[in-house]
Amino acid sequence: MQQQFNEVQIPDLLLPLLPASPGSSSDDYEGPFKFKILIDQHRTRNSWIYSPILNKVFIRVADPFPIDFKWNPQVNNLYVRATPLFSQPQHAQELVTRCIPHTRATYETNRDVPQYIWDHVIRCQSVNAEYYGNKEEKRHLNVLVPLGVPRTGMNTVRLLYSFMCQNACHTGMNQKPFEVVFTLEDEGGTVYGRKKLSVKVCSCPKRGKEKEENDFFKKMSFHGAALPNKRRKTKKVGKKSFTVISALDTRQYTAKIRTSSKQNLIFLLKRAYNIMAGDLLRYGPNEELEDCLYDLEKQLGKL
Amino acid sequence: MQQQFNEVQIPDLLLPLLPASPGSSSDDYEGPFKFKILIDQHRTRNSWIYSPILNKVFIRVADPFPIDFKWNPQVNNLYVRATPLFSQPQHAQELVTRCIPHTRATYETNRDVPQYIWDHVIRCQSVNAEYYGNKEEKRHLNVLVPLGVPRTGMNTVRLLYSFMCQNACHTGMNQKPFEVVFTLEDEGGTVYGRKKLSVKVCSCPKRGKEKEENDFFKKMSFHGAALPNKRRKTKKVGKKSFTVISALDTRQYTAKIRTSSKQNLIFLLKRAYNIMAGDLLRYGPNEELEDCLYDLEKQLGKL
DNA sequence: GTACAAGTAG
DNA sequence: CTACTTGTAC
Ligand SMILES: [Zn+2]
Ligand SMILES: [Zn+2]
Repeated sequence: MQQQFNEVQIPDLLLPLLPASPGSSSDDYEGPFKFKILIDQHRTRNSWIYSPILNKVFIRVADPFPIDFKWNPQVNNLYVRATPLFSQPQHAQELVTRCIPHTRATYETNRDVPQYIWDHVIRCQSVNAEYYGNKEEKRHLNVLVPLGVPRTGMNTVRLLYSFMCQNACHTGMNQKPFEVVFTLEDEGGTVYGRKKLSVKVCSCPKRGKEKEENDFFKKMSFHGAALPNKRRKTKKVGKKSFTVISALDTRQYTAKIRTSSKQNLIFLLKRAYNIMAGDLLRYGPNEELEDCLYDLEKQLGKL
Repeated sequence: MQQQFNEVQIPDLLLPLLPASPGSSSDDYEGPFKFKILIDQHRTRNSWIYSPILNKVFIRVADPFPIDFKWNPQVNNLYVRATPLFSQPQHAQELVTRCIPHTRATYETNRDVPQYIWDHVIRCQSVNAEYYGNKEEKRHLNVLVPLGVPRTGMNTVRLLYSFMCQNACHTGMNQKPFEVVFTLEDEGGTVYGRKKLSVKVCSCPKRGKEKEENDFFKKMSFHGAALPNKRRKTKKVGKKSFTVISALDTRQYTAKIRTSSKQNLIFLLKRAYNIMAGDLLRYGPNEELEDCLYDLEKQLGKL
């Protein structure tokens, strides 16, 4: 049930509305090259899961994760740097490094890998990847990759990243959430664009996503347990009709849309959800909006 | 409820009936010096818990654990060696060593401790403790301590041990259960006696003990879920009377004992439990005995 | 002492 | 995917 909700696929056109990290979207900027990162969540058979609402990827350790980079105009001497940083302000200055056991020569993922890479949580599969930062000098570890140019017929360049420690690694990240900051740079290190992506590396990506999305909704609807009483009833007439209450301008509009199939109903509910989720994130906390989202969540949960 | 049952204090006279490790008591032998290890479970304020039925100590990492050693006749040039070994046969030959993070210089429990001790899961607080074994040569790590002579008026020597890794330490014991083999030796390494004690080092000793004792009872009473139907009813007349069914000779004897206080009732129930637990362990699986034990467990659980 | 989090086995 | 284990926070 809740699961179904989590399968929501946000249309690409809505993606730009979602901040890199909820509440701190101001850190993102596309800059003169309209720098974008795209996550191909429609691909099935992914071993990872992306939560658009959290702008967060849930992935297993060492699994390859593709990111498509987009920039315009197409100059060919740009680089993208991926730097992991702890998300919580109180830990933001701590270095994100691999844990002690994962940093050992005997660990299988370090075999045939140069030692200076062992400490890096983020690896990029590109042969041109260069690893920067220094644990002793307290400079954040990161990996820099030349973007080159998109293959003919494409307007993006895809890179494969992998995360070499779990968030739970005791002597490493030790449960602290982190995000990857992608910066578009030139050879001189000048930054032209920045995009953030939160990541959770764990054994059960699906479980983690569901948990964190639920927490997010609970936090958003800060009236918590009081909500169920306030919830508007969904009328069930004929096939199925449903109520959408918009709060963009404080007034509420009710949409009654008789849908022709369950699939269409779900599609519409999700669509409505995504639109209002975008609004919520752009305009900040708003009780009416949260009510609508909560309502939709419950409706989707029951389907 | 179950808790109360676990508070059972087995009288000292019953202790010898309990094997060092259920099902493998033959590995224990007292030898010419009648070598014994005694665990002072009556002492309150212990940070650790001992399960007589499992012959197992549940303890937090690095907590001091006292063991009283007893031998006769009283010669004064004997030593006791403590060697941790994995309990499961398929792991028995693997070395029990500390995990990678706990083996680092930066770990606080290694401060001011010679490096050759860092690998040892078992430490002894005695200044005369000597650490043997070798990880590279695959010789089991152990700690050897001269026993000296009991203080005047005592017939035992107390040593304090501590366990420097948790069973759960990923890169160390990694959840595998282990036991400590105590051997009574002379200067030449000749072994005169051997006693085993299972140990679980964890964050919640009480929880661990309850869990493992329950598992043990479930395994013992292999008829499992069928038992509740077969359970004899406890008659409640006057104060409280209870039924004890002995199975030593296959026939069942019912004891109806009217007790004068709840405390006395509990004492009697526990006593009965311990007697039959000893029988069970000496004579092996026996349905009637297990029924009686199960009955008593339930009765104690309700008090 | 309870509830949660997250790796793990089946 | 479910259930269990076990460290951890409150
Ligand atoms: Zn790690
Ligand atoms: Zn350890």
